[in-house]
Amino acid sequence: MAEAKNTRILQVAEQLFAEKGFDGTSIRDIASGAGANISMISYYFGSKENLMVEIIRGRISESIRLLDEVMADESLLPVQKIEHFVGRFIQNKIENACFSRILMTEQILKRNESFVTLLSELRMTLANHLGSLLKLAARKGYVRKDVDVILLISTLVGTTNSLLYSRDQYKAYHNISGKKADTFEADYNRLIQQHTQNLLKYLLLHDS
Amino acid sequence: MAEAKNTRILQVAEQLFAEKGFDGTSIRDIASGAGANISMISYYFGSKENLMVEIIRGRISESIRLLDEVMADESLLPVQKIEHFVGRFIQNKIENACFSRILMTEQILKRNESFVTLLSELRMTLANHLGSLLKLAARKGYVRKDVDVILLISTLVGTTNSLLYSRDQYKAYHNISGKKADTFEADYNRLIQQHTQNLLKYLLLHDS
Amino acid sequence: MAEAKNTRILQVAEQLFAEKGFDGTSIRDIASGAGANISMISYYFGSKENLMVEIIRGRISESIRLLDEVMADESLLPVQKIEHFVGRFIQNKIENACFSRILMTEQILKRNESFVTLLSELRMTLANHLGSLLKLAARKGYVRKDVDVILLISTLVGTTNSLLYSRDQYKAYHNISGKKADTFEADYNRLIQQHTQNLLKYLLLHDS
Amino acid sequence: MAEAKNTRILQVAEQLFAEKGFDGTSIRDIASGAGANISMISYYFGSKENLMVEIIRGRISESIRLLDEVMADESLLPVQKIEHFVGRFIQNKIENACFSRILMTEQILKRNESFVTLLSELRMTLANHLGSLLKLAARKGYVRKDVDVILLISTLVGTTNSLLYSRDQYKAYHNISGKKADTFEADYNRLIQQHTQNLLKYLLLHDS
DNA sequence: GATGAATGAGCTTTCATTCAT
DNA sequence: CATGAATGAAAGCTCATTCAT
Repeated sequence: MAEAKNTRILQVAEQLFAEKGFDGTSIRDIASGAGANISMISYYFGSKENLMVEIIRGRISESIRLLDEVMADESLLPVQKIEHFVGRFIQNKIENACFSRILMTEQILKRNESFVTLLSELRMTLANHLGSLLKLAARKGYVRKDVDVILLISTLVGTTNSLLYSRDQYKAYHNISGKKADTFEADYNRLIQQHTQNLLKYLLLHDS
Repeated sequence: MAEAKNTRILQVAEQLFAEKGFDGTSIRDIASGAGANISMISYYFGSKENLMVEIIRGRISESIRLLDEVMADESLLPVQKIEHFVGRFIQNKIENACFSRILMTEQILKRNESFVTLLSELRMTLANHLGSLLKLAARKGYVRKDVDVILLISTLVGTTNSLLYSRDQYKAYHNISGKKADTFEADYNRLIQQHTQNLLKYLLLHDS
Repeated sequence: MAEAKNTRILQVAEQLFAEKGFDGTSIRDIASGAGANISMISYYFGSKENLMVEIIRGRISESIRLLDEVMADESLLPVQKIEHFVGRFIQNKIENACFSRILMTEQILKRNESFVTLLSELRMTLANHLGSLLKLAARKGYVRKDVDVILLISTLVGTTNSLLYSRDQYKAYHNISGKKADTFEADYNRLIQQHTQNLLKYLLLHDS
Repeated sequence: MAEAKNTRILQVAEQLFAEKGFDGTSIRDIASGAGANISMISYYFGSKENLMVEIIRGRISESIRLLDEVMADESLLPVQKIEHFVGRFIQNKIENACFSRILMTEQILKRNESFVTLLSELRMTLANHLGSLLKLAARKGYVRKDVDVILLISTLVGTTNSLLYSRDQYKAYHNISGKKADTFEADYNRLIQQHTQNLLKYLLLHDS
């Protein structure tokens, strides 16, 4: 029961932080949205800031666990594994769009040292895992030898983020309506996946 | 003199909004940073929100003017013009990194209708200009016929944004120190330009 | 305890609003006078305006209850009942002089819709109760048939209000000092009662 | 020209003070309404408070002049003169309803010593003039010997004030619409005059 | 003589947090 | 263990006034 309230607060807070930003969201908003008492947030999480840390910690460790899992999968060929690895990460971003928003703003504002630490932990895990996969694949000649991991990640993550917030513009620009509008969201998500995979292949093979 | 205070407030506010976010920045912070009285912000700009609108309006009309200028340049071949167009836009982003941060957070939070309107104005100008350039180039066979402008822009903008906030990680990952550190910032900016131009070429020619 | 603070704020606010007006009274004044924290007013009443609404609501429902009570009293003859009804209402005004001041200014300024609604509720109760008493008394020939209730009430209320603020002038004009000064306040209140009862009788019987 | 702005400010200020009260009216409101610069009020009148004093001073000296004029008229019989005196005073109140509102609130709030002094000057003039007229009429047996001037004035002034703010309730209570509504305002003002004259006669002759 | 710029004090309200129960 | 009451700090904004020009 307490566990439930606890979780509910985290969920509501994540959504509100994504929608209105950390400073734009009040503890009252969160408590009210979660059907909890105002003082419960301080009580459970210590402070508003720590609540944010908890949200970030949860999602990031989840992401890291996911990436670790993919790494452990031995059934794939090197390049397939890289594609799979990236695909799963992008998919995770798409499915947790709320958290992606939070991440984007928090990495800009660097409000809190814990945030920064957690964030660079994720970035480093990404870079190291992908780096080791690339090294392996490069050794076997499947990919270029001088792929820059940071450049690669930034391109894929940046493009995904940007596309996540261009949904409306895309819809407007391409005049999507009627039947196409019904399946648009799913189609668009597929487009993001396909586009990032294309970019990935290009960057692995052809970029100078 | 009055003009100066006015401008100083805009500058300080832009930087603080970039660093700490809109809600995280108080009018007192801005006034203090600009050496102005607290009430001057309301006096000059009506409200804190309107100050933000003014910042965004200024930078966006500046960007649009820049893009219009590039469009009017008749001395370049179609593909060169596209490269130039993108290059100048990216360069503008790099040089106004503060404003880029603001743009990123504001496009996520959609705090204010004016913000959203101004932003979509910029996005549309970008899409339309680039769209017409592409149509022209495609007709002459210089680029693929089915380049998706929104996808193209999102990739380039998203990648640039992401790289702008990966500077530190890049430096750390590649162990950049000593002599290389001295010229790092300029080198990194050049890297962003080169990388986005590579992506541009790829997307114009080879993407499926 | 909480109840007490709550009530204390209402009392202090009523007096200050009467003395200095709504806009002339700051939340700080009220809080300080009530020995409460500044933020308690918003905490308890939502806003300064709502605090005023609460004061007015309280006093007006109190007045209405009083008038209802008098109406329910079956022990009096028609004209006696009218005299009693008016007498109690005037007495209530005298005893709550602070609130009378507030009412006078608020009915002039019409600052807030809730104020106006509450006020016309009181006015209508007065008019309807007195109107039905008059109709009854007129049918039995005790009073004139064409007594105008609004005119009647305005005369009695207006005269009472005016007298309530002429106390000092009366004292000065009639050179009241010495022994007479000791009982002056009570004497003056009795004068108001007597004078309004005289006016009442005149208006019920002789006015054309 | 300057004279004109000066006067315009007084007019606008009088209306705004009547509508929204002294504290509820800002110098900006007045300046804007009068088409004047914000600093002109302090410049011309010294302060906002002094502007109010000037308004009150003007109207009150006007009233006193009017009463002096009526007193000087030798063509009327004693009781006629009293009726005329009261009639003109009430008429003046009706025609300057804005100022009446201001007077009512200011006599309650006693914001400023100058206000109070001016006000009691008017009250004393009224009381003295009317007192001497009454003494004269009483000596000749036209009116009761023991008419209380303060009581008399309070009744007439209070009733008039109260009626001035009961206009809407009167209209609603008596269902005044159609043709009657067109002339209502004038009719109502005539009603006030007639009613106060009735009260006057009663108080001069029959009150105990 | 008249005005736009500028100011500091003050306003109401909301905030995250604490604490007694 | 959980919570409603309470608080000081800080927020954005408006105020009447002053002063250099």
